[in-house]
Amino acid sequence: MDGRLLRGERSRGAILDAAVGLATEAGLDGLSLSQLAQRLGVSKSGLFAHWASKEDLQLAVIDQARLQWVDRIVSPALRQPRGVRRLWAAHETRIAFYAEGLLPGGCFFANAQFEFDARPGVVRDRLAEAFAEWLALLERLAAEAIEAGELPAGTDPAQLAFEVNAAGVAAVLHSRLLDPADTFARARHAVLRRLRDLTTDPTLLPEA
Amino acid sequence: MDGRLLRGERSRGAILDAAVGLATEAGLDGLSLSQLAQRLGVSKSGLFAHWASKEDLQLAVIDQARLQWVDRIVSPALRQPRGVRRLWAAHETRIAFYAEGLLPGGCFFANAQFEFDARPGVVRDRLAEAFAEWLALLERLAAEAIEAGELPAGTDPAQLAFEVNAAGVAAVLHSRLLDPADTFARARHAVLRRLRDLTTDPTLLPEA
DNA sequence: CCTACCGATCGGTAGG
DNA sequence: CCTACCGATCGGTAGG
Repeated sequence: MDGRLLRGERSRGAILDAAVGLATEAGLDGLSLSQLAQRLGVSKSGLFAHWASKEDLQLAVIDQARLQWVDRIVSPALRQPRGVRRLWAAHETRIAFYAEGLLPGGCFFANAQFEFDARPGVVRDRLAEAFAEWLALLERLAAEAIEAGELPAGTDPAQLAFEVNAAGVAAVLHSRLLDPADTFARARHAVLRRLRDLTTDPTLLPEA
Repeated sequence: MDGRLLRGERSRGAILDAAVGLATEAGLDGLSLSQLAQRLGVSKSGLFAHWASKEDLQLAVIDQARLQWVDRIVSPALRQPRGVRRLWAAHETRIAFYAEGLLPGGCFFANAQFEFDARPGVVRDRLAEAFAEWLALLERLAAEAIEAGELPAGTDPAQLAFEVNAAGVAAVLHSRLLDPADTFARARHAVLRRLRDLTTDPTLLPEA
């Protein structure tokens, strides 16, 4: 095995996983093709063999991060029973994912969305789409909890989705600048207290 | 007036104000000295006459943004009566500042903090210091509302500060990727409802 | 404050 | 997939 074969085995997916991690540190735009190639032990033109331009790579990186988000956060939450428990699980798995520290530079999406929210183009549009999809999921889970009679009929699902997401976004920022353990406890507590205040059946949720 | 004099009149403060705005679009690191010089109509070395390096400029830009934050958000809030009204005002003036759209690329601090939270150094440290200062202010305002008997004695001021700030951070991100007007209404509503639920005297706050 | 320049690095291409 | 190269731009410096 002379290294070429080994490098040849690096799949598109393995390159993209490395790129997601690097993007959390250097930024999705700060991510340079030379740096990424060097970290992977391939040449820059090896990357151009997969993606025609840096922008194409950025879009592929976003898609990879979406797969990761679904795998690590959405899917585990959906294994919980429909209703307020599933909404709570969506927040909890997210905080657990952050606390695990898999990505070296924090949340890929929070970083990239703040980075690109003033730069019109296809990258920003893709990020906005991912964000809208996540919020729509939270809103759907809230609506299902209302339908199940576990949250009051007058609850606004979109407002609740905003509040749950707010605790998640703040958890990333807060944890990376100040004390992480305190932060994650506060981010969990904020949503748990809110849901326990609202729910018609507090026994469905852990103690605050 | 031959232009040189006019350019010469550009004070340090005027350069820094332009830099704060440019940094919200390009990032505090993406901010290039050439671009800033070009926008101001001076040469690059004109900037080096004020700051010895890009990092020095970045620190000065952060300090300028802190002055702006105090002037536009903290000071107006402190003109409200001590207690739950002042805590509410701190959130409201912040959202109003965002809604006004003075900075072309959103919130300087949210952008810069996400950009630098994985890049150790003096810039990150200065941003973390500004963040801690803001949270300490919110916590102090919450503690004062408790002392004044306007919030229940058992309230955790740091937890409440986390929640108020979370709504603010989420307001920036959300407003720049989706509908701004909806977002600001939700960000106001989230905190107002929380404070009205907690307070011993709801007449101190606007209707939810 | 200016012009003119430095080496390093960027995204991207040519040719194999 | 590789090496070798392109023009553009970066932060920073020299000399005035």
